[in-house]
Amino acid sequence: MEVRVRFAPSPTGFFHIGGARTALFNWLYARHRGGKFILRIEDTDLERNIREATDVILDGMRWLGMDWDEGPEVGGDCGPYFQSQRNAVYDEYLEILRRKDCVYERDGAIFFRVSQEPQLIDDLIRGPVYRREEKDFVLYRSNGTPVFHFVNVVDDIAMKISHVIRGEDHLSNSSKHVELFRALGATVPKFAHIPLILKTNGSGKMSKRDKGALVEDYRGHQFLPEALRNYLCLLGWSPKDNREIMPIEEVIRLFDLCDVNKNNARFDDEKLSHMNAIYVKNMPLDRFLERGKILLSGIDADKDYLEKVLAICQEKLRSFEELKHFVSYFFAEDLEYDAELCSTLKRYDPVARIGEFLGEVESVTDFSEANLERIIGELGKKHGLRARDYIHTLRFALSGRTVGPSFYKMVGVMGRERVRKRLSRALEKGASQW
RNA sequence: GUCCCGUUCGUCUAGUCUGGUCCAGGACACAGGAUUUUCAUUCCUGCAACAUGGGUUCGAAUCCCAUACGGGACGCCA
Repeated sequence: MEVRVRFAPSPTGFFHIGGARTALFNWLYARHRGGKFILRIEDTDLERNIREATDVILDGMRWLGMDWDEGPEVGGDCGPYFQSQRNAVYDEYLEILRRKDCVYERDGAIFFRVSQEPQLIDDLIRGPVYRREEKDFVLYRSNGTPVFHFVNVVDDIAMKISHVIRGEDHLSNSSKHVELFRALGATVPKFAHIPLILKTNGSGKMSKRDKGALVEDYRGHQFLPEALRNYLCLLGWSPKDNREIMPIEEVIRLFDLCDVNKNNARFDDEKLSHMNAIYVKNMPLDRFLERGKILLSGIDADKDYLEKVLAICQEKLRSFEELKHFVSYFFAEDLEYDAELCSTLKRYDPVARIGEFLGEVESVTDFSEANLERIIGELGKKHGLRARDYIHTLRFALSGRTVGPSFYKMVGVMGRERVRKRLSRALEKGASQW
């Protein structure tokens, strides 16, 4: 049997992280099984501008690297893929129910007659689940438009969906759907109800209002899409061998629905940030530079210098959102020295340290990492101090910061002239405080 | 309220199907420590869990039941 799965979002104007995870599990399963991943826009009963709202989702999908085989923009044999354009299909299926006398009209709406028999929901994650639908429910509103339960099932039939992979919040709805599949004489697909994503703090599932609930926010905060995707893979699924950072190809190879957890997972943004940091650190240099340069495009600097700065910062950077601040002092000569930090550095006797190093800078031309290390080492030996006594002070004088990339790399990249100027000015500026 | 699903460290999880190798493993976070190169990196160490009560069994995190707790669904929303 050909595997055909679908992600069927409603274009609400945002892309919820839970929806993204549902899409991801569908996509992973399709890719794992060599099946088809279909994107269907459930835009019934929506007045807003569908175009823009759909774009938010399509952009988010592309950003996370999830491609679809059928759907908006790519087409397919089962189109159209917008429910708002499929009324003819729904009417056709409604006719089937009419002929079988499964529906009736009341208050202008069309209701479906439930059997009130327990329905089997054959769930690949939870096992067999039985649930009985007690009340007839609406298929068409009195204004003539079809509702979710009906169009969802009809489209799954028409699009030959083999596996319905969706959030557990739909498990209870499934008894309605199974009744409809049966009444329409269709094969009931396999179900896989995946656990919900709970909010980081507090109770309940994550909702659009919660911080970190929207895919576009992660994009805005400069997260790497492959990091978010990797984290999402691990929310409810794991390779079971303690691996966490995994190339997506490997996840595709291993992913299967029977390995998906049953219990809900709480979203942990600290773990996500940690994974993002690892992805940033492990990025190939050319990609790191490319992305870094885009983020620093407002800075007027020599290209070669900019690239060198970026290159030495990669190992310490945790997220691209911090990048601009992390490197700003490399490109600004007017450093501000925080008074409080100045006073905590007093113990190193900054004026003396800076003076000693400046003396060396005047006479040295080799600014290689190794030579700088040698110089600091010798200064230390000569004055009975340790390298750190110099490094703390000098970093502060050169950058106005207490943290940054490797000290020797930083000095090397700044170069002799810049270092000399900055140290001289640091002596003037800090003189009163030191 | 009714129905459905779930319950291993604070969090994500491995182990549960096929009971013994689990006084429960990994990761994040947290706390200590290390590096004659500093820091937000890296490395090491530590802290920390089988919801509770019954049962089955020589033996249960693993099987069964009950309770508690958590989540979800009960819309002419999707």
